[in-house]
Amino acid sequence: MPAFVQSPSGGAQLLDRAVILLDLVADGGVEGLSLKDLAARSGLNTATCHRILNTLVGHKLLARDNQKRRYRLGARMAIYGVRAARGPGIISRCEVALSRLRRRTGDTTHLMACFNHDSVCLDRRDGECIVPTLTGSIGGFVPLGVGPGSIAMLAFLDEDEQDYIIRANLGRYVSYRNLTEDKVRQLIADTRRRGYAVDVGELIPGIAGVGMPIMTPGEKPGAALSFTLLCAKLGPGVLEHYGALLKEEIDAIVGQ
Amino acid sequence: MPAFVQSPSGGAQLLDRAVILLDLVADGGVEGLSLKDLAARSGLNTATCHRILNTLVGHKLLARDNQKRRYRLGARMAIYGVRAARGPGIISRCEVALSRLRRRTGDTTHLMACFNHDSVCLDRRDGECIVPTLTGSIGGFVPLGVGPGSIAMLAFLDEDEQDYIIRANLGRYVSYRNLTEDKVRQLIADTRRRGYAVDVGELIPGIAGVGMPIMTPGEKPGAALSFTLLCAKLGPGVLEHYGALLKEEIDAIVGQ
DNA sequence: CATAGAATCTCACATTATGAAAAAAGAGCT
DNA sequence: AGCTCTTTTTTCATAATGTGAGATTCTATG
Repeated sequence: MPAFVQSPSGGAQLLDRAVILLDLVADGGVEGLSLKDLAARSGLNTATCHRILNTLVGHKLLARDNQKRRYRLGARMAIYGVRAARGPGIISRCEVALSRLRRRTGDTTHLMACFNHDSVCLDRRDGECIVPTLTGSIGGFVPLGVGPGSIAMLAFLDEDEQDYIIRANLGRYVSYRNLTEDKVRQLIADTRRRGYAVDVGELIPGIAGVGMPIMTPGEKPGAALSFTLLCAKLGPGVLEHYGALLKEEIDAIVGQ
Repeated sequence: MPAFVQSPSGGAQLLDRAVILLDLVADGGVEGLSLKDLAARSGLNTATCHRILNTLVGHKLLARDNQKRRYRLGARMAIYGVRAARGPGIISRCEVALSRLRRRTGDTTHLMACFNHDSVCLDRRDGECIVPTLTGSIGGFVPLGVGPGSIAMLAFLDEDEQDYIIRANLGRYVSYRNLTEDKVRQLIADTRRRGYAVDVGELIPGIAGVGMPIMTPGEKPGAALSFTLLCAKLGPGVLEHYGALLKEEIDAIVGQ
């Protein structure tokens, strides 16, 4: 596992390991993961894994399906989640921006966050037209590299981290229209030059998107704002206008 | 700290401690908590506390306001939260029930969960009339013992745990209308007898509520469903009808 | 009802976490 | 600015905590 994925922290090995497991379970989808899966993927000894998982279940950070003996996220996570969403975190800070962007354009807006190899939808405002999105509703996700919000974040990571993620996601790109490794790298280059990511009907015919990362100085991008709209709405200068709107809101958010 | 609050788990002291800290921060509100606060409240040594907090911040389970040096829930929690809400957890399992109850009555419905000494709103469907609620929207909370959903959960905890929570919350009850320790105990007794909790205009004039716990056999109640409605809608048999509706949905949820 | 595969438990061992104490960084006050 | 008090951060010797190989128990499946 490369250095940037998991930074070992001084004197808390057990916690580091617990977080690895939490991440794996969070990524594990609805079906959940078995002890064996988790031990294999984390690289931890089965016994150690078991002990940590049991503890996490005890605290309801994880839950276990006793029938199938699989682990999934627990009730306490749901509670922490709603609490985190209320506090001064990223979701609250972007609430107004999301709503205002939607109001000023009439289009669907998303707040996406980086999570492992994925881009997760943290919040969303639906536009006047129902547009199909890859992400779906809150909690939905796509591989990093798929879609404008997702590309926007990927583009501003360190190059070695980018490479690592792209390579990890290669197998998943094939299930999207027109997406190859080269294409992703091209999109990243375009995005870095332009400052925002654009997709005009490439992933979903007739659907366009514009995305820009939320960059706190000195940190790698953790989140992005994006628009999804009908290609039919596009005319000269429209993409630039959307880019400018995003920039305005993100500057305000970062400035706080 | 009494046994039922934190069950020490075999061979993972550090994790237990981390969860204590996470809980404290989650409870700490929007302003966040300082190292000193956390060390005092958790009873942990300052250095130990510091080390654990740093690690949690490193993993973005917590975030730190560098200006004010205070800790609050981090971005990763928000992500875990939306993931947990999507999986087969309590929120998903109650989604349909919440919507159906709202549809069948036209009233506001809540999904509440037990968290430390509080009852937290995990999900909500707004009714036809806008009614004021103590809980507010998702993520909002009230002390356990305040409001029908909250009483419903409190009523079915073990007696010693009930006592402990009531005593811990005593100071907070005074800020609610007509609420005293005796009143809470009376409501608990009524709720146990009846199977569901009722409030008719006592906490907020003109606003009534009905709540019932979601009881998985062999476990203490972790969540409750509740209605909030205008007292004006009440007539003979209405409360019983609402109780029956709740029972029907909860039986279905538990039966899954 | 065997059998393999997975989960759980045990325990000797040493790595990891602990916390007292010292150092550093802020916050107030005059 | 200078001084004092408070809070945060770092250090390091010590031992308690977590580790993981292996034994045991459980469970699904042919």
